[in-house]
Formats: sequence, structure tokens, C-alpha cells
Amino acid sequence: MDILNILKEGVAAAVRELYGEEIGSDKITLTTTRKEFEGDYTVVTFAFTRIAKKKPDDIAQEMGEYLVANVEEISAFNVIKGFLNLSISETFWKNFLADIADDETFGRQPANGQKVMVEYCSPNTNKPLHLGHIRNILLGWSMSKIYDALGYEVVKVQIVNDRGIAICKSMLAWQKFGEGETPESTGIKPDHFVGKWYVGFETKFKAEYAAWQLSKAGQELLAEKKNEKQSAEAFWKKYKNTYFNDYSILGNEARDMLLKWEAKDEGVRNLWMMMNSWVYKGFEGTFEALGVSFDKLYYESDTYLLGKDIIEQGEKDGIFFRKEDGSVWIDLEERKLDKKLVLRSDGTSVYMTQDIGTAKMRADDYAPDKVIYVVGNEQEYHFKVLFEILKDLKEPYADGLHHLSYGMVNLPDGKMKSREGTVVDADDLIAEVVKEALAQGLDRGELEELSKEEQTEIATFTGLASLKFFILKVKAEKTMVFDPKESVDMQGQTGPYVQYAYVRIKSVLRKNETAAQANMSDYTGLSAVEKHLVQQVYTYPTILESAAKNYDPAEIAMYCYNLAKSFHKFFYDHSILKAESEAAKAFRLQLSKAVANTLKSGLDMLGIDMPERM
RNA sequence: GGUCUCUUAGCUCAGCUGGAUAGAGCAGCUCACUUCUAAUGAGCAGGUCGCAGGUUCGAGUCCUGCAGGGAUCACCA
Repeated sequence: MDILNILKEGVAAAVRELYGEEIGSDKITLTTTRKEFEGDYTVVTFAFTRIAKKKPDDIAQEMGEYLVANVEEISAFNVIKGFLNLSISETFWKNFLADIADDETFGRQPANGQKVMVEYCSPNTNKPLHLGHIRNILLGWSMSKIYDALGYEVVKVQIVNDRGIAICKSMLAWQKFGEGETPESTGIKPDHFVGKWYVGFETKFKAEYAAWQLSKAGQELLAEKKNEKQSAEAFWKKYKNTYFNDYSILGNEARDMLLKWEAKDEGVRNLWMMMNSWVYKGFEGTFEALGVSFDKLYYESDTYLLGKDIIEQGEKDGIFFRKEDGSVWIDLEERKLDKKLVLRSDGTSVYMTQDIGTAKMRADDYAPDKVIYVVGNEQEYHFKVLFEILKDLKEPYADGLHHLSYGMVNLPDGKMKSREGTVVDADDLIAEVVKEALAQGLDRGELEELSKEEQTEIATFTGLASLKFFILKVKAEKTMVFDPKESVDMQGQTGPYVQYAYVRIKSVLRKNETAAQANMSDYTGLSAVEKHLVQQVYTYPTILESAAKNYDPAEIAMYCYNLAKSFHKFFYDHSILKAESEAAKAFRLQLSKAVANTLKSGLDMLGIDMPERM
């Protein structure tokens, strides 16, 4: 049984025996003991003063005596200012260590028959992935790993936004100005190639718009529509969309292309398929570099018309209402979510319609018990509404839906803006961290005897570790600041710091020549660092569960960092191979193995690989 | 304006169901490599936890109000 439960039961029994009252375990406050005090776990006794009608110190004293006498795992106690600090017996820790030291699956749970679907990444196909996608991808991948470790069957999906005006812009610009060049002919990574033409469209459009502003029609419109407080510049900025829709020649051509696409015009469809295939090829490269994959891709071009039948049925059931103009709405004002459109007056779908349809489609395809949507927090309102609608529709899967909402990634000097060219490109960033890792690795001299390939492999491990850890250590919901300089750091609270602990252990194990282990149970008098280290390893399964429950990989990242930190301290303070006794050596070797397994597993939950040396 | 969210050291972040003197890393200043990998360890310095009330034996944590930042409130996706 779990030590925390043993302790809680012991405390409950103590209260029953000493004060004659039954208490629930929720009334017991149990924490790990602060490191400046003696002990492993601490019971806060203030809560019992009413029951016992005694002072906290006296309660703690009585309770400590009772617990040492009656609970086998508790070896000693001390009382400080009403806090009862309990020491767990060395035997308990050593037994635990003996059980798990060689178990590489420690922390994982057997299959539980439940299925969870994780939707993440979900890019647009008109330009390459950027830093924001990286945060999304890392979170999604990590959640998949965590749920997999807890025994769930995991289905990783993404919805590819492969249609719409944006991709038409890239298509049009390439068609008009591309002169037949291709990713192959230019040597540009294919998704970047398509992105280049998207930017190309915007540039041409901007020029057209600027010229139009100076034209007679433009000046007349300005004089007519601009209000007095507004500057001309501000007016034109705001007017851009209207111009695009009502006046722009390029805009008209792009919209025309979209209409042709919807009418399944063969020429447009072929062009569309070609450009999208380029983008997918490019994305594939980025996914591979990040070490992530998907089980199933849903394409918006297949799903964008879904959901209408559900809306119609819902209207009959009185969940939605129709306005005079024919548009269909849901009223969520009582739930503080306002009224929301679900079908346009011309009978076509909106985003919400499509998401309702897609949710049902995926439920039909996979019947997941749980669905995690990894999507930025700017869509919180959308998902709240979506989930409410699905509940109202009494969809059986509606209760298992969760929006893993994450905050924006900002740069030290502000937001990323594509217009200002401050968007951090995913591929550039990955290349940069690996390059930096290689430079730092070579600088240390540890890799000199290795081949070029091995050096690159290690630099890939450490560089990506640095980047991934930097992003995942921040709680998902928080807006974070991404400093490119810090993201390649390899000292302190970083991925490589954790990897380094593992590498040190591996190095020791390589040098250990004695195959047969002395009996570590003969080792007594564990140091505080040693005990703390076992205790931390012991917590790992709990951390995994908590991270899953809270949808928060950062808990695992911080855990790994703290475990590595304790190990580094232990490593500095104690000699493993030249320990005082064979028993001590055996214990420390087992402890090191347990730490190595746990760190490897923990980083694996974050999608970070472990090098054997670095 | 409505709704949601955030505000902790110079910077980036932890702080679980309320518990002991609020913790890490980076940056700054010291110190420790003839030792199992110094991508490490030890130390110094750095805080009125945005502000004001309230609940409690006890509040960074819960409640209310205020200030400041962000998001969202499209017949866009």
C-alpha cells in the first residue's frame, strides 16, 4: 500500500484510540517534511485541537508515540511547534528500492481498457509551422505519452485546415507570379516554399491597396467614410478587409478561386492538391525533427460541411431556434455564454457547425472515452460553447471532452507578429538549438573521440532537450516569454541538466566491474540526501497521475529537474564505486539505477530522449 | 461595456487539498576539478507575493472590491 495511505490510516487510528473520534482522511494534512527538519513526512496537528481539547504540541507528542508503537513503517518522530515529523524506516525505503531499481517500467500502469483521443497541432496549410505550433505539439505529444503510460489507449489526431481563402492566396500568387518554380527547382523546404507565396500574395495585395488608396475612388471613399477623430492611416488599416472583399482585384481572384474550389473545379483542385502535398511533405520533416507523429489526420476539406443534420435534428428537439432570416442559434445566456450562431441564414455551416459534426464523426470512428483538444486559449469561449451544445444534444461522449488550453508564446520584446516578421519559425529554431548544442558539446571536449555522426546525434538530443524542456516547464495555461538565447541554455533548470544526471549514472555503471551485488539491506544509516532521493523516486507514479489529471506536463518537468538536482548533490557528496562498504556500494548502485530509470521515463513523458553520454 | 484569465526576486518561472523562516534557475559576486563526466556542487546578495478589505488558530493560496496586462464577445476559421 502507498505510504501516504498507511500514514493517514495510522493517524486516523491514533485519533480514534486517543480521543475517541472517527475522522475522514480528508481532515488529515500530510506533507513532506521541509528539509531543514528531521523526518520524511509531517502531520499538521492544529486541526485536531478541537477534538482533543489539547495543545498542538501535546497532541503531536501523544500521536507520535502512538504511531511509532503501532505503525511498522514509522521508525521515529519529533515535534516542532505543533508539527509532527515522522521518519519512515530505512527498511521500508530499501525494500522499495529493491523492488523497482531494475524496473524500467516503474510508474507505468497496465492497460485499463479506456481510450483517449488527443487532438493537437492542427495547422493551416498556407505557411510553415512556428513557435506557437511547437508549444502546441509538445503539449499534445506529452499528454499522449502520459496517458499511454497510465494504461490508456491513445489516438493522436490532428485536423488539417487545408481549405479556405488563405491557401487560395498562396495558390493564386504562385499561379500568377511563380513562373513554374517548385520546391525541387529552388531547393526550398516545401512548406516554406508555399509560405513564401502566401507572403508574396500579401505583398502584392498591399501594393495594390496602397495604389488604390491614392486613386480617385479611394480618396472619395476616404472623404466619405472616415470619421473625424480617425487618422487616414487608422482608417485604411480598419478598412482592409472590406477592401479585400469589395474592391480588390487580387482579392476577387482569390475569392473566385475559393468558389471554384468549392465547385470542385478540376484545375483549381489539382493546383490545390499539388500545393498541399508540398506543405505536408514539409510538415512531415518538422514532425520528424521534433520526434512526434499522428495516428489519424482529419482534413477540413472533408469535414467542413458536417454537422448540418445534427443542427436540424437539434432544432426539432427545441435545443436551437431559428430567426426570421433563417439563421439558427442557440441561447446560452443563462449560462453566461450569450447567443451563438450555429447555421447561417443561407443554410451553410460555420466553424461551430463543423466542430459539432467533427466531434460526432470522431466519436463514431473511435468511440473514445476522453477527448483532449490541445488548442490555444484564444478559443476558450468557442470550446465552452461547443461542449455545452454537445451536452444539450445529449451526445454520449460529451462529458469526456476537455480543452487543454495554453497561453500564447511571446518574445522578450513583445508578441510575435507575422506582419513585422518577428515570427519564430519552427525549423529555424530546431536547427539553431542543435547547432548551439553541438558547439557547446564540442567545447567541453567530452565528445572528441566520437564520430561525427555520434556527435550530431548527441547534439540533437541535448539541443532538443533544451528547447522542449524550456517550453514544457511552464504551465500550459500561462502566457510565456520565449527568449531564444535562454532556450539554448544548457546549465541550470534545463533539459540537458536532467540528461546530465542520467549520463553520469550511465558512466558509473559502465565503470562498475563487480557483477554480483552485495546485499544492500546490510547498509544502514542512510544519509539525508540518500533518503530524500529514494523518497523522490517513490513519488514518481503519483506525479504521473497528477500530471494527467491536471493536463499539465510542467509537473513532470519540474519533478525531473528536482530529482536530477538531488542526484547531482548526492553524486557530489557520496562516492558510489568507492563507497565505505560493499553494502553501501550496492545500495548506491541500486539507487542510481532507480534514478536513471525514473529520469529516463520522466523525460520520455516530455518527448525528450536520453543520450548515453554527452 | 460583458465574460474569462494573469500579476511572486533585475529576468524566466515553481509554490498541490489554506500550515513551519515564500523557493528554483538565469544574470551579479565568492569558492571547489591529481576524484565515479565541473553541462556539477557549496555560498553571498536579491521579496511589503499588484493594492485594499474580509474569512481563519493560521492566507502567496479562499471570498469581495480596485488597479494594471492579455484573450474573447463575427452569418472568419
